[in-house]
Amino acid sequence: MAEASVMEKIVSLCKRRGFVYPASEIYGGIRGFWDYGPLGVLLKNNIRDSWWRDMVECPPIGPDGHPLDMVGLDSSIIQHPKTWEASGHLATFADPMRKCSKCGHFVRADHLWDMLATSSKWFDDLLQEFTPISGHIDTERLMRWAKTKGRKLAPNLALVRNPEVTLSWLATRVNGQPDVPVEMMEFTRHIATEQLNATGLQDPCPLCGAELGPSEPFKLMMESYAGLTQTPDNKVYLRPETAQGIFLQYKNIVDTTRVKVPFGVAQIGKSFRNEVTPRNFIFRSREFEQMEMEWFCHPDEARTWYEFWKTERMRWWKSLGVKEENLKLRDHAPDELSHYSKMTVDIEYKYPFTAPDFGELEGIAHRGEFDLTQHQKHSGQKLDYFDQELQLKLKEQGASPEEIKAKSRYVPNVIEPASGLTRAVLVLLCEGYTADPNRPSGEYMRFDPKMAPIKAGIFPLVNKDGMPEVAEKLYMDLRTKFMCEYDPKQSIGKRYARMDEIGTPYCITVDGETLKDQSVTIRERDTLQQQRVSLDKVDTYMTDRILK
RNA sequence: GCGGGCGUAGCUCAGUGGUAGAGCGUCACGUUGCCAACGUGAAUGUCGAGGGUUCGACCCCCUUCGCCCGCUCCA
Repeated sequence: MAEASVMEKIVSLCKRRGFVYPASEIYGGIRGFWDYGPLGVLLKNNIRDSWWRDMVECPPIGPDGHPLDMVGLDSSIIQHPKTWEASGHLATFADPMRKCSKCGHFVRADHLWDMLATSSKWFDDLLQEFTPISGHIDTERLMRWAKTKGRKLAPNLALVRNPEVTLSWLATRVNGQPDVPVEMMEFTRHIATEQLNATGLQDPCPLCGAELGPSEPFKLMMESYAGLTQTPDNKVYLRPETAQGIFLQYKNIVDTTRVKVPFGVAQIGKSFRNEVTPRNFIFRSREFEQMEMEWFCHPDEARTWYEFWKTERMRWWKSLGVKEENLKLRDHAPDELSHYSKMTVDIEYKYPFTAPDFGELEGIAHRGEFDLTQHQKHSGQKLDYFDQELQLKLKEQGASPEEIKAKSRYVPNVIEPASGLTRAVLVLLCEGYTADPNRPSGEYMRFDPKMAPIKAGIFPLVNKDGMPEVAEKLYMDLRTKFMCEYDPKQSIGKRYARMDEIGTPYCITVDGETLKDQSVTIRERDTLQQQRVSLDKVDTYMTDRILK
């Protein structure tokens, strides 16, 4: 409960100070969409720029002591529809779902029996009355269950609504084949069926027991049309991930730049998903921004690179000022893996709304050769890689020409660290939010100085006696290097408090002494300490702390 | 999608079937010499939206949208 209210305070502060607003608010808002306000966009851009810098402009140092080979890309949001056929998104992002005829609950058609077995309260309870191993049916017990517990747990189950009918069918079934024990699935279908019609036996809703409707595709990709007519052949999809754009341009990048395997292609951009339940502020929204990098490497080295990126990405998050105890690596269980992945690890963060549990922040997936192979198949284009270095090496080792030919041409494997930029904004907001009853604002944002939207507030102590002139001059100098704000109005305490609330790490104040000795005070947000710094050292002071 | 809670000023929230309120914030002027000081003044809402009942609805009823929580879902 305390956690929930922390989240409420964060949401409220975000609105009040201009970090995040509900999208289309004057029309009542639109579910799953958010706008980033004046401070929010600064924060988001700082994270984005930091990622880009650390991935593309100044990539990590590899195991060989040299910087990794990395290039950037900005691909289109809309790609050829076949992209999503090849990637598997069209199939898996259109899960067959079945809707309950009574409570409206959606169940994935292929998960129904798992759901019944693992998370249906009424089904679990009913199991006490029927043992699938023996297949024995005790009509009286079932009748009693239907009239007591069943009424509460599964009010819409046929067995509960009309026990006589379903039990008599079951009896017929047993009499008809007395030697064969009734199987669980068959038993379940019988008790879920009130009226036998053309569709035959029914499947029950795991929640209320009513029969489920037919299986229909549930579209998780947003659709649009490219062209003047909205005909099926003009249908296009808004990308559900940025990654595919990279695979589509892989060949061009290999052909036109001088990258050699292993290398990476990084991209930042918007993605769209028809999330079933957008919730938890900007954690799960229908339009969001991703920072994805595809690392192309030799299949034999994929595992090593997977481990490398795991470590590297954790290090990066910590460099943004995220505390280690709030971060966690979690390996996906085999049955949880996406259709494309051989192994995946999530970097999770302890959000206020998941605490004490953690929620996803970034996924690092070993995609194997899945994507390139798929696009190779669907496009008919060769997407393999000819490794000249390996060829030379094999030649030196005295390999046969056949072996050299076979081994030096291969489809690279891919390691993908994919993180949510908008989720990163949320993490920094949560991480920075600090309640402090001892300061006037009552709360402040403890952003890492590098990430803070505003780096410094520049104030004249009072708005007269030559102070504003000096302060404004300082502002004009500093603004070319750092995002600064000049504010001559109102009491100094109020200005400090405002800066605390938006997480500005430094406040520089011009006072009476400045006019005598050319020094200012710099107030540090977290410690509230002030120190006098000579005017000509302010730039260095800031540079040391922000561009370190 | 289901169940529960909520929706009134930028924020937090009172409120009554009879022409809208507080605190904080914001703005202006004055004052002010280091942590939302003080004084004076000001702006702001079709009470989420649409419909209905009523002489009259922020209040009652219906519908809808959005937010939060639980279940479910989550490449």
